[in-house]
Amino acid sequence: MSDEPHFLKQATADESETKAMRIARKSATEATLEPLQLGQRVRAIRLSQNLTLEEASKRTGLARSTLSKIENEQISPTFSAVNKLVHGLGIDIPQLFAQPRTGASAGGRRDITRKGEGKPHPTPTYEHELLATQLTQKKMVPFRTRVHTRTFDEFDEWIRHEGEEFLYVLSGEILFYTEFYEPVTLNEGDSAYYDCTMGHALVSTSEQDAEVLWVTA
Amino acid sequence: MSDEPHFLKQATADESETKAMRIARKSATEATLEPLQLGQRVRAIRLSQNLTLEEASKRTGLARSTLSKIENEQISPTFSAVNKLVHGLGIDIPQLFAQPRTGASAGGRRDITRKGEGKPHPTPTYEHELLATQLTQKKMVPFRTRVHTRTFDEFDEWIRHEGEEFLYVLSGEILFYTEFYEPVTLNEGDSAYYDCTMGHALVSTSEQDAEVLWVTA
DNA sequence: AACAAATATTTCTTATAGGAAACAAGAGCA
DNA sequence: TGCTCTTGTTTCCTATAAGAAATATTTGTT
Repeated sequence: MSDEPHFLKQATADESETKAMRIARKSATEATLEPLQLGQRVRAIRLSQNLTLEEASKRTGLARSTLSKIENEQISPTFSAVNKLVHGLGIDIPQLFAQPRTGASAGGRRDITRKGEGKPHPTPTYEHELLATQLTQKKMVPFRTRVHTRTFDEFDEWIRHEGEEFLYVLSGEILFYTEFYEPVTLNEGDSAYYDCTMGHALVSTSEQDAEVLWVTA
Repeated sequence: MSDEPHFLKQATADESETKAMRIARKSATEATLEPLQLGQRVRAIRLSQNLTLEEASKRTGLARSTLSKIENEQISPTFSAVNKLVHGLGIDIPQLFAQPRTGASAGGRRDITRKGEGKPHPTPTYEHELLATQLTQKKMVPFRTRVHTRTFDEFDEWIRHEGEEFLYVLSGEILFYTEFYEPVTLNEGDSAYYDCTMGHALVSTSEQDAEVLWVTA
């Protein structure tokens, strides 16, 4: 993992950011990751369940007016509000943060992802490359992951979430830790299927980072 | 800021077992109070990347003070703030919203399939090797397939069934035919996600049989 | 210890989210 | 037509998140 460039630190005169810079930075970041129309998605989900704002309000514990404003993208809900939404209505989590992109027509959907052209999503422990991100509303979420963890200590807690997961080792050797089993070594071509509610974690035991294919449902 | 004095860089299975158990116990007890400790997680991630609040601030575009408050759970960040966090630092999405389910309720199923040890299922066109066959009642059905079809003529009709399918090319080159699209060439590392109700078929265009990984849901 | 530099927290202000209620638009129905 | 019920939007006010700057804390060095 690359460190923060040090040359940033020795700037003394440049330390103070001009207002112009700040504004530029602000609009830059917001431009790149703001097109996240949460509202549209919430409305679509609510309507698909034939719920009125009032009913959705009851389920989520959010005021009718608040829901309306969220759906019309007049406000950016707080984390706790999003949580209520997610749990109140059943919202597909991974999709929430994925870029929507204009999906194909309803009938025969198809999405091709070329090697290395998925959507990168690095984390401290894994380096994910999300596949088939053009399609939303999928049953499965596929991604290719580079495991650069080398010791189990690098995890501060189990990874644990809803659903089931299929794992296939593309290259390298990994140690597959699970909460209720002995850790097991997996080599290229080996695979595993498991309950995600059970804590799990991967560690690369090979020279290079191991690469795995993961599919969650 | 030097690295943590981890004297043993390679964790043996035994040492990790200890840690694994500790974590298991910890998360089990914490499950009682579950106000979704986003802050703790953010802090853990930031520190694991050896970032200061200032550096994290630069990456995320959030004020230093805001980050501090989020980490100390003094505020509930807005959705857009969470987004900046998620993208700025790499945060594992499903983790964020997943209820910290206690391990107790978790049906911890797991099934390992070694390379080549799946259940063979040959057909005239494909040679499937079903994976994770020990487990029943799965949401997904994963299998590794050797494609020895060489021309599209060998299919007398479209393959078509319920559900969605994810396809990943392990080796060789294939031509991916679908009912509503032009056929497309896929090479090793490419992948596709599609509606199975749409007719589909694979043909190997490489010297040897191509190999693909398939997951159906 | 004393100091300086780096890092984190708190305070204060402004911007904005959330909720209650008013308002608007529409759909029956007498 | 007027009335009422339902649903979604808007207004207004309060609660609270976000940012800037001040303050506190930690860390490293002599």
